[in-house]
Amino acid sequence: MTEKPDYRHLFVLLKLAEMGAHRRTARISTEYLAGKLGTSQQTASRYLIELDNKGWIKRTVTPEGCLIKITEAGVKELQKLHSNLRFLMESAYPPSITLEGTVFTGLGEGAYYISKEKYQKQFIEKLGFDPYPGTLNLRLTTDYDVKARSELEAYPAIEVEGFRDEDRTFGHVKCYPATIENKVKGALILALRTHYDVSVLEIIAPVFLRKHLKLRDGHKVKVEVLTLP
Amino acid sequence: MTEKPDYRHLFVLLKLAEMGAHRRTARISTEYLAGKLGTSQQTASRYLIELDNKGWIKRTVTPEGCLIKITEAGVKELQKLHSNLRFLMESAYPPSITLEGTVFTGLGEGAYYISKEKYQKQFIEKLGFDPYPGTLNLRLTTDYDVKARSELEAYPAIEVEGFRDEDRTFGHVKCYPATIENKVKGALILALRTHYDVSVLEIIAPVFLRKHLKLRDGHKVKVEVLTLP
DNA sequence: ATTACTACTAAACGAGTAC
DNA sequence: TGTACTCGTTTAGTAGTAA
Repeated sequence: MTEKPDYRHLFVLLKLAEMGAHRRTARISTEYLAGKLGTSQQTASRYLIELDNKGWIKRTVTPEGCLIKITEAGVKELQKLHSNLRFLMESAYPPSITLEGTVFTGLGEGAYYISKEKYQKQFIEKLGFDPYPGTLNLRLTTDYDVKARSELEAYPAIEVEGFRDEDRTFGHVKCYPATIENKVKGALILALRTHYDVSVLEIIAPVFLRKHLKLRDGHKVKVEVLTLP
Repeated sequence: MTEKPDYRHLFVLLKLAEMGAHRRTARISTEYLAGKLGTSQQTASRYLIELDNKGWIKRTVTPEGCLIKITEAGVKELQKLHSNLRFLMESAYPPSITLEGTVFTGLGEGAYYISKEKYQKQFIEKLGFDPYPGTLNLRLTTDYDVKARSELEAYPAIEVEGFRDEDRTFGHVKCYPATIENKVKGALILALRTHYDVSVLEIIAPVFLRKHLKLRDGHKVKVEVLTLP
């Protein structure tokens, strides 16, 4: 995730591909490459040596120039960049939205709702985990977070259907897979109880978050909400 | 063509897009961005300032972090990179092959063939220019060039059909659009007369190349042959 | 908490040149 | 012609720190 790709080398690789070196062995002089890169001949030469050492190209030096072929590993790097870009450019939504809120104690109704068998079954099936019976409540304190939360409502969600038992009806719930504090995978649930205002977030997870993350009222918590494709 | 895109900034832009900043205003602290980039907080801060000055992002500094939105110009840069990569990765052929050969004087038959009306009409229609009546002959001197020429034969070409007149038949010709010496747009023609060997190239162009490029026998000439999608 | 300045260090670059 | 070395210069990156 937080690896450090050498974008300088990746860029050179792209230029070599523009010269066809990803499909065939191409003859490319360091001077010519330098022109394409906007650098000196010496720098271009160095790049080729570095790419060779890295295993991204195969390089044969001849008196007429270098014979360059991008290796499978090199092509894979370009493909990685390509699929990354395609994913970003072709989706209408951001890949994720990070929200921050302050822990507070709710009315304790979370456990009651979450435990309802009809909900629970759907959580397991659609979210892939059996939620701890209770929700973590977060209060959004900045305009940014409130605005971001409201944007979220327009995004595609995992839909958990409502139902009716002897006494009353239980509403439809929208879920968004989320990572809490960059550590625990859980979900943000929206509209479970509509009387909660727009500055409140409810989080469920397979574990008891307060204990697991050693949270107390007033602590700030980061939630990375994943949007769906 | 030989512009110098700042790949450092482009890479930062990509990372910002991964955080959704191409679709919405995202809150990103310089510290967080630094982590994603593998740099220091100070460098991340400088990048954001530079991208802002460049007009690729809109940046609002708040006590909770920077609010970042990639501008239209910034998104356009990412799209440019994306379509460039898509073109390269999705095509089975290299975009072009550059060959180098030495000028020599042929048998002068080029003019005769080129001038045949049935060929000429097709050249105009399929290549988009009326060829000067004559071919420039180049002799390939390196293994690389001979091998590259033979690869070319397997690539898709513009097909010029043969025909028959009172006396004899005129064969099928394969043409590849080409740029001669990075200056003149013309075409490489293959198999016009099959008795020519694999180390010979025949070039046609709307102008008299020998005069236009001040060529004499023995001069080296670069031909960038374009492959077709 | 943040951002971002200044002053310094490290790395990249390119001129000259050997081969 | 080519590539690629050394080495002085330039530029990018970071630590410390103010706001």
